[in-house]
Amino acid sequence: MNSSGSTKERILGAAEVLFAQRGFDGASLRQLTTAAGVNLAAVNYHFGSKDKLVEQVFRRRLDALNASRLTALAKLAGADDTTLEDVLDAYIRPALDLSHDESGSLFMRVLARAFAEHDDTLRQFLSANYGHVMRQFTAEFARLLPQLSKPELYWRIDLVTGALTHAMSGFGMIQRKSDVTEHAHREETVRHLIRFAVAGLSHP
Amino acid sequence: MNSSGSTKERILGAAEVLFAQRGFDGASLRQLTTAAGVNLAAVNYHFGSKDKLVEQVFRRRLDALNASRLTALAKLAGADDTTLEDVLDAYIRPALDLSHDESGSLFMRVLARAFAEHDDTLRQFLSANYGHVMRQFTAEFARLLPQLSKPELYWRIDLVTGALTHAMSGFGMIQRKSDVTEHAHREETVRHLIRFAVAGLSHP
DNA sequence: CGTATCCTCAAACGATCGTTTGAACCGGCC
DNA sequence: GGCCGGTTCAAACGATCGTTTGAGGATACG
Repeated sequence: MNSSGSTKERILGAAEVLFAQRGFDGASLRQLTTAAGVNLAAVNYHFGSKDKLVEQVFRRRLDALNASRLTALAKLAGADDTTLEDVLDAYIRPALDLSHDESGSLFMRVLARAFAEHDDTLRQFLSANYGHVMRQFTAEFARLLPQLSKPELYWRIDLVTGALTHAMSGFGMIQRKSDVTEHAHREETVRHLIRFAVAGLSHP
Repeated sequence: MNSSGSTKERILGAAEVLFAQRGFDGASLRQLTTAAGVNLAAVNYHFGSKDKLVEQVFRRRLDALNASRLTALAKLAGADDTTLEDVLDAYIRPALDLSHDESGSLFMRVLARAFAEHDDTLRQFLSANYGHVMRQFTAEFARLLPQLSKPELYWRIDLVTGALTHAMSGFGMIQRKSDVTEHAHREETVRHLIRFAVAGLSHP
């Protein structure tokens, strides 16, 4: 049972873990509040409903994640010497930094699950609140890959997104060797993802 | 309401649609049996439980899908003039053929959802029953890409799998231009996927 | 006709879900 | 002290879930 922080924070933390493990429907408010060490009614008191709690779980992580992405992109966008690798690094590294701590890594699973569920309400929320991020990155990809038609570019970005989501949600078969530091392993992961994405985006 | 075929077949068809739309937990037996036009108790009578129904939904499609993949691979494996494109075609085309009819396309979403859900029972079932398929394909990839170390190869296959799963779960949503035949559209999709996968697997 | 087998049906079971309620508690302020 | 807004609590609400039950229909075979 988590017993640090305010009631709201304890709920958000427990929700992230349980949503990743059992899904949004699969995790009940009773499991969730028990794990957080708070009363059952606290969720509806502090968040209004379970759906709004789900929304807050996304907001808390995505606000920071996408702000970090845009900050990194702003340093590159439009510059003459910007490479595809730079742009992909700006997109991927914030997500991997988030995955560093355990609950952050669980959040990437929550995100992958949300993608797979094709839930319209959630997708509209994501599109409305964070769609501009993908649009800015797409614009920069278009600048760096002028030889690609728009449909062609969208196809490739879509496939790259699938690969990244898959990898970040952690069900890859690649395990970190015990003689490699966490930091080194993360750097290697970024390198793999970027090289793969570059190949997928810019192949003839 | 579906009213063709036996009770068992009507249940399996309705289950595939509803599982894809709402997930395994989200689709209730009452929705499912109503959509199939059968009595509520018919599921437990014919399948024993909801969990066993889920298993049968997977079996019905995956048995045919993976048999088709292995047949295609058997014609290529070990041959001197086999290319990466050939092997990828053997893996992808059966899935695309399955996606041809509407319910088959929905099944690919069910599959993507199962991957994202990290359900251990289901993953063990998939690994035990169809793991040998991935192993055979991996062996052939290793033969065609001798310059890659084992970890490197596994990394790339993992990322390609993510991209393909992502893409195939979205097949239902991709709109075909009205002046393109269904067959031509499918051929173009296969070509797209294969070119992307080849680039991701064989980049320097 | 009788009966045996397979199947369907409406109804109910107990469990669990998200949500609501109203009382109790608790700090700070007059 | 007395009061009050914010918070926590146990308990209950109605709804829905997967599953079970037992009666009844349908069909084939003697």
